[in-house]
Formats: sequence, structure tokens, C-alpha cells
Amino acid sequence: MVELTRKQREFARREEDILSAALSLFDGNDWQSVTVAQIANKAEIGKGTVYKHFSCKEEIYARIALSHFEKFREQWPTKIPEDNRLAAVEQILRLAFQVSLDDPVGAKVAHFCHRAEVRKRLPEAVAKAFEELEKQDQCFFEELLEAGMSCGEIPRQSVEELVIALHASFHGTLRMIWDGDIAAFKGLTPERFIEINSRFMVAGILGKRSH
Amino acid sequence: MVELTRKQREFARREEDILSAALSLFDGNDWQSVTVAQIANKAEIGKGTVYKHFSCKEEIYARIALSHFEKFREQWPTKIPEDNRLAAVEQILRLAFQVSLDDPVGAKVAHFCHRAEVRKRLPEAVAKAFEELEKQDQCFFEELLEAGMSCGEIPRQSVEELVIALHASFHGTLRMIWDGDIAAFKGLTPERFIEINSRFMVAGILGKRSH
DNA sequence: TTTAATTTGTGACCATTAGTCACAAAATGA
DNA sequence: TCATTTTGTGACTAATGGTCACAAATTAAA
Repeated sequence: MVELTRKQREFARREEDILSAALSLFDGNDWQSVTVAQIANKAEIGKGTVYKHFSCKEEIYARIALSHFEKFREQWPTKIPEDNRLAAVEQILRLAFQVSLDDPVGAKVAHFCHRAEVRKRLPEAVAKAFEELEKQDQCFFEELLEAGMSCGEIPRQSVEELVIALHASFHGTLRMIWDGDIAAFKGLTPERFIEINSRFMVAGILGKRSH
Repeated sequence: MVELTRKQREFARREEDILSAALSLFDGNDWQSVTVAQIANKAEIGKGTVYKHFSCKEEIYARIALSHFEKFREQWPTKIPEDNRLAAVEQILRLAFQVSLDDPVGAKVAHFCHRAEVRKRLPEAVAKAFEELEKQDQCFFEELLEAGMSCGEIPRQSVEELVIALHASFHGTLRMIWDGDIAAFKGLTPERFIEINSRFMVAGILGKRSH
């Protein structure tokens, strides 16, 4: 009985070893070119062993992404101020950006996992977990915006459309960072880039709609 | 003399054949998984011949991307109305989106070529051509926004920061389309997605800035 | 204890694919 | 007619994701 547990524990620990080896190797700029063999090497195990834990390379990505989402979830505010929903929206936006800056590897891998082609390759259960997490976040955000509009803090507009637009802006910001696009703007740091876009997003929420 | 020209013409025509074969194969969703062998096959030539025209696969991408930029450039407005710069900004924004919808393959390939990793692999001359085109577009856009602020149509703010934020929103919008991210929003067409984001971007230009 | 069954680890091996190269074919020029 | 240059080609190489037959270790049964 004790032996069985020990064996299971060691198996679980090996899985952690693989994930942390992957994490450390993904730290560079061209993380996508890290090979399974390199990960196995770093974790000091055979390549075949990796596939005893993960069905494919994408599942390693997915596990790192889910762990990133969890970090995000841990810092999610439990209580929303009743008197200033706009500030709450801005707070969550900035929190999301901050978490991405704090865990850059997890964030860029997570964003990579958004791609339809990647998702297709994931095991059913993992893909489901992704969808669930996203849906929850989105619902929460929608309710918050709705509440803000009800009490007049945010101009009345389609909540669904606003969420969609904020999504695009958010994704665009992070993807430009992870893909090295912001290098085109000389001397622009990720921090300042995020600051600029956070403010733009708030302006977009408050701005006059055409049509 | 005539013979030489004919040979050169045929060589050039073969290059076009390769590019158009690539274009037609990239039409599917997983265009990145199209192989050089498939392209050669479609163009009815040997694989080695492809490399007589292009130094690497990325250069094929780059050529398609440049041709896409050209299409964009052709429709670029020659004259900006002096009395309504905001409308002109919106017009160019929508033009950029429209060109991307009209030439989806070119657009997604062009966006892929933005990635730093891809650029690194391009021949010097091609990379230079990219940078040049982008710089020109950006300068033009900056001047337009500056003019709009001067005559009070657009709230006074940092032009540089505004351009950066619009970039992020624009990139995010298109990337979400090309990467299949908008499938998460049930029934959302690319057209409507773009419409929503165009309006959000205008709202962001006009909206109240915090700080 | 001994033996069978199950779990876990492994690297040689397979399939695929970007890119190379020695050579073939064709055109050009002397 | 023959040499030189240009262009075309597919077999070959290297790299990499993934598989599998087998080895080692653990557990269960006899």
C-alpha cells in the first residue's frame, strides 16, 4: 500500500520534472523550436518516457498553459467594489496583463494554445478544461460590464460587442509582445506597451460610439 | 537576344507559377502545414527547382506578403479630405481590414511574416523591403492623426502612443480571425468582428484618457 | 521464496519534411 | 561541333515528433 503510493508519487514527480524542464527551456525567444529530446534530456529521462506522461508535445504546452491560468485565477479579485465598476474593470485588465508579464513563458504558451490547430490536437479532457476556464472568465467580465452600464458608470452599449473588442485588443497586445512585434517600435518596453494599451482599452470603453 | 529574353521570361513565369501554386494551397485553414514538395507538385516542377527561385520556405511567404502589401498600397487614398481627418482615419482603418478580408491568404501570410523568428530567416533585401513599407504607412498614419488633433477633430494625446494602441488592436483583430480564435464566439463572422473592432478603435481614439 | 503479471523506463527506429547537391538537359556562344 | 552557362531534378541528408519492442522494477499470487 505504502509502496504503491510511493510509486505513484514518483510518477507524479517525474511529470513535474518534465514540465519544469520544459518551462526552463521555453524561457528563450524561440521556445517553439525546443525539441522533445531536449526536454527529456533536461529532465534526465529518456525521450520515450515523455510520451508515457503526455500524448503529444501540444499536451505539454497545454499543461503549462493551464497552470498559467491557475496563477491568474489565484489573484482574481473575490470582491468587486459596488461603487466603481469601471475601476474594477480596469483593475482586472491590468491584473491580466500583469500576470502575463510575471509568468511570460506560461502566458506565451497559453496564447499559443488558443490557436484552433493546437486545440485540435489536444486530448478531449484538456480541451474541455480550457473552454470551461475561458467561459467562466468571460461570463464574469460580462456581468461586471453590465453592472457598470446599469449604474451609468459605463456608456450604454452592447456588452457582447465590448467584450469581443476588448478581447481583440488584449490578444493583440500580448501577441505583439510574445512574437517580437514590438521590437519594431524602438525602445518600447513590454511594460509601457501594456500601459498604453490598458489606457486605450479604457478609452474605448468610455469613448463615443459611431453609428 | 530574343532567345535570352524568352528564357528569362520563362524563368520569371515559373516563379509566378510557384507563388500561385503556393497561394492556392495556402487557402485551407492549416496553411502552415503545406509542404514545399506539395507546392512543387502543384506547380508541376521538381522540388529542387523551388530552391532555384527562393532561398527558403519563408521567402515564399515573404513574397506573398509583399504582394499583399502592394494590393493594400494600390487602394491607398491619394487625397485626404482637409475637413474631416477622423473620417479619413476610419476610412483607412476600414480599408486595411477590407483588404485583409479580400485577400485572406495574403493577409494571414503577411501577418505571419511579422514574427521576429520568421524575419530573421529572410534575405536582407526582402527584410528591408518589409521595414520600408511599414515605416511609410506608419508615418502617413501619424501625420494624419497629428493633423486631426491640430484642428480639434481628435482629442489631443500622444500620437505615438495612439498609433501603438491602434496597431495592437488591429493586429489582435486579424490574428484572432486567422488563428481561428473567433470561433469561440458562436456565430461571429469575420465581417462583424471587424465592424465591432473598427468602431471600438474609433471610440478609443475619441474616448477620455485616464491619468 | 518463486513465478507471473503489471507498471514504468528506454533508445533504436519510423515517417515526415526543409534544404542540398551531383548530375542531367537545354540553351547559348565560339 | 564542342565548350560554357543556365536551369531542372530527385535522391540524399539532417532534424524531429512520435512509436514500439523490449528491459527493469515493482506488485501479486502461488
